[in-house]
Amino acid sequence: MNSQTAPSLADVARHAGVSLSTASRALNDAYGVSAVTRARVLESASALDFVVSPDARRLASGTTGRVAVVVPHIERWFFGQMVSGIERVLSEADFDILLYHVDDAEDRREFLARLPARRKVDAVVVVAFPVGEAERERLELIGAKIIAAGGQSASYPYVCIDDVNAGRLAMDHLTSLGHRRIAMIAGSDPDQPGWPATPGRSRAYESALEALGVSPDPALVRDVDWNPVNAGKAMADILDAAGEPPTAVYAHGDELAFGVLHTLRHRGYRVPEDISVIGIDNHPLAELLDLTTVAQDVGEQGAAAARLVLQALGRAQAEPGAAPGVVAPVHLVERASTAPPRS
Amino acid sequence: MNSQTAPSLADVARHAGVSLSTASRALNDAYGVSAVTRARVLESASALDFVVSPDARRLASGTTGRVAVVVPHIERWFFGQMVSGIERVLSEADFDILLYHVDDAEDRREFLARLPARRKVDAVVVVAFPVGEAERERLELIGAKIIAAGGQSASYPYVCIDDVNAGRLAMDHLTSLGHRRIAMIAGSDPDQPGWPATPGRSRAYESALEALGVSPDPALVRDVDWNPVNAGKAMADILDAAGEPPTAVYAHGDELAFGVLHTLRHRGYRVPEDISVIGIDNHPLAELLDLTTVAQDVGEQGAAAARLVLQALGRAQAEPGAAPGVVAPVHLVERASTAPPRS
DNA sequence: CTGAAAGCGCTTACAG
DNA sequence: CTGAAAGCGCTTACAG
Repeated sequence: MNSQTAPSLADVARHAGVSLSTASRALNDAYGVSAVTRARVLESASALDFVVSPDARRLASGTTGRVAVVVPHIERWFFGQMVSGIERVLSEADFDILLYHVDDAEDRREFLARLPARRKVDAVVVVAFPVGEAERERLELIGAKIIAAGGQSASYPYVCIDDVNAGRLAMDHLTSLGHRRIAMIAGSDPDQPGWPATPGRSRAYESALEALGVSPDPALVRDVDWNPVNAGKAMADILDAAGEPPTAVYAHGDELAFGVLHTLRHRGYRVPEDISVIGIDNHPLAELLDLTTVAQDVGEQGAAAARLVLQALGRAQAEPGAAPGVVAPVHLVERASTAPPRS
Repeated sequence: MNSQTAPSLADVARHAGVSLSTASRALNDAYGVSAVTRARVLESASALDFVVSPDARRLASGTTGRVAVVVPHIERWFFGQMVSGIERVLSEADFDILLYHVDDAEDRREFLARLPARRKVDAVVVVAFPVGEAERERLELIGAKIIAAGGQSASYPYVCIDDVNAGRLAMDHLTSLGHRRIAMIAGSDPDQPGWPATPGRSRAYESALEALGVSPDPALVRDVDWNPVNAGKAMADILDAAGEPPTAVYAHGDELAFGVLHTLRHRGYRVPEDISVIGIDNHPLAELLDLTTVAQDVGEQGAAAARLVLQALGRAQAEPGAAPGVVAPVHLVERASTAPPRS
């Protein structure tokens, strides 16, 4: 604290009266250090306020103590939650998190192309976007582990929800209330078409209808880029285009449903009396808007992904019989935006 | 690409037929390398697919190429936006960003205590929380630059909005519509009492009232931890406690206003006919809820903070006559949640 | 303009 | 259980 430069391992070793090697081993919980010696070293280290230089350690040992978290749209609720969950367990395990923001395919390609050569991280968790086979090979060549969160990608460990199942819960709720004429606002990221949630949630819509013998009406379906305002416009569109309005709307996400709610209100429809609305996510504001939804715990998914990282790095035991991936649970949260159709 | 291990500078030097020193200098655009030699080295480097090891470079040169971003509540809109803006300009400048999540005072203390010794970063940007003088000295001792975003802290470069001004814009709007009986839902983070936005935004409330000769009614004011649901409860509280309901509500943030809107609707009050509501932020959902608000561009504040980092590290010129900090602009966005009080 | 050498702060066989 | 030594992949005075 009285020097301009941070204390080094050498300072600690000197202070504790041991060699560099012993100090290093004591600090790293390695075998072959007597309890008393270790205690002495630890004491010296904390007395000197010592923390290893990550660069030196990395250089000498070949491991970085860092993991990259790669996310699109970090300003969006889903991704913030995810990062928060990842950070929580990884920082607990003393890893540093390198945050990379990549939106479109070009960003992604460039990021993945550069990362391996940089040897900056032990692992990378890619949130909600696909990694190609070629890119995967590059990453693995240099020993970086990969984990996918918010979607399943290629063949590495992943955590995600079952989108078909989530969609089915929503649709079943609607159909069991008696709805038959159901609109769908599908979320579809232009930067990653067909990925990740869209196909499953759409399929759930189609099969629910099919099971009822209802043939889907294309006038009742719109793709939206996950922007609430655009979802509102899509809803207006449907109202304008469809001869008869739907009795219910199934949105791929709560943020889309918020836009739907807005348009409905402005058009003078009452929810749920005239039209029911359901979303997916259980966004923090869903409660305030009385939105019925299928809840998922995104923060917990992030934490699970982080645990997968730890396992991949040998820092944690895989749970016995654990699958290569974890499918997070979802459940229906009934609120006041859904009701039987008016008879 | 055919070897298991990445090529090193030594490989490049050998391939180009020069010494390590020359290879290093050529790659770093240093003075004292002939054009032809440099070209040859560059060629070898690209032929071998060489990228410097950041760790080795940093160990040798003493600079990290990383900056820490320290945020509370990263899952919240404001912080996500901020991080997004910071990331955008810093990654552009080839810095890596290390993300640290600290919620309460204890977290903060520990983080700041450990960071210096770690020599992990060239700079740290602290988002929306205070750094004490002692902590600041520690950081500066080891040469880490500090920038504050989303609030002004101690004496380093900062970017924030003028909270008093933002509050005044909101209050002026209300009072100029004719409101006199105005409730306030104040945002107050229990983890950092009195910081950062609360005091200024509250002061604006008080002076606006004072200017009108209205004495503040304590029954009309509540502190809330920025949770929308709790804001709704606080609103209910006010409605229950105050004899006569307010004609308008001033919320310190849009997310608080959302909760207010919810309660008002459930209690059967129409907005704005019965009660007007105004927030601060221009949260993405404010538009959908027709909320009048005072807008700030948080992403741009993040970007500005990042530019301050670059300046502090000598990687960018300070703008001529630039102040030590930047005060981001705010402006009123009138939507349908405010109107004159019923006469 | 170029090279030999020291050193950045650690870890890790290798001996004892 | 402990220490002396080599080495991780670079950068940077210091000489030429």
